[in-house]
Amino acid sequence: MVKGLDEKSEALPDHVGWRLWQANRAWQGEFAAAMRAAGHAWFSDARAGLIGHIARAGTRQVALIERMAISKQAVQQLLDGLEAEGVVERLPDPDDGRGKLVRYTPKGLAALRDGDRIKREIEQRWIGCIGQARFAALMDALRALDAGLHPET
Amino acid sequence: MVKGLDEKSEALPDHVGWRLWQANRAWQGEFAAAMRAAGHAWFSDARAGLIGHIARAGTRQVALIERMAISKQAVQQLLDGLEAEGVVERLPDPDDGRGKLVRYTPKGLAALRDGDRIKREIEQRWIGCIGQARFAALMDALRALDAGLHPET
DNA sequence: CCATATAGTCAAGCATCTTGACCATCTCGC
DNA sequence: GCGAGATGGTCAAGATGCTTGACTATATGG
Repeated sequence: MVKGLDEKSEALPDHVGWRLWQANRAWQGEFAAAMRAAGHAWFSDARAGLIGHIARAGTRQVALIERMAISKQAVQQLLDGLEAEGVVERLPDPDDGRGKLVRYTPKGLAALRDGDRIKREIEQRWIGCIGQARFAALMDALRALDAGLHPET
Repeated sequence: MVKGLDEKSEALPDHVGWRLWQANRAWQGEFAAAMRAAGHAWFSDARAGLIGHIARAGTRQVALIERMAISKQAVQQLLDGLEAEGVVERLPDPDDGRGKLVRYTPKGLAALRDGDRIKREIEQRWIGCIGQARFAALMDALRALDAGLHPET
């Protein structure tokens, strides 16, 4: 309360929600910037979330809808975009005439490899920032939180 | 690897970025739902971020722009919305003919009070979920991360 | 007093997500 | 079998939140 805050400022917010938002934003910003720098200009935050859930062997569209917490139409529009960019392709599901399988194209697989590398690089940078122990504690707490808030399965 | 994953699934993503995204989404979802349930129907995630940075005594618009990491036009549109809802008001800055001061209306202050209460409630729920120690470790790691990634000031 | 920087506004457009309506296919009870 | 309802996917329209570009008004410094 004594330091450099001018008379019009109060303390900046400092609660879990704010910190989580900050950290999430930092991650997404670094990741997307690195992906675009690596030549994947089509990359965006929203697409990143979806891509993380497509298995190498192909994933049914409805499975993606269940895992993301957004409407099926939103997933479809994201997939439309990724298909137009040539990152994924949609094939009929041999086991279900209604379903479609979403699968990476070679271009998508290349992006996936770069993504893995970038992910590790950012993690290393963060570990360098806050130390191995704190980073482990962070992951532990976040995993526990997820398990605690979504007790299904 | 043995359990219920069918042959088309691989492991779900489990890295900091994903976990952060999940936790952030959970927080925003719970907070916004509680705020709307408390009668603040105008509440949204984007507005929440902005509101957290408006001091009780009023804050200059340009200061908000600096603290949020978005364009000044985006801030302005958010403020337009909040002003139309009667949550904040804009007054000329007595010290600078160009500037404007953003200040809460009584309606905005009421929302702020409810927000504080809801914030504490969610925190308590989360602490109940993962334990006091893990929660403290989470906050510690997130603060350290912010300090490490934005070393200014 | 003019040049430049700063604070804010207006306008147009893009990306993401939503709801509602719809069609095709599968599954289950009879 | 077969019809009813559930499920997987698509089309269309619209809201929100953000962007860039162009502009006005005020402040500041040589």
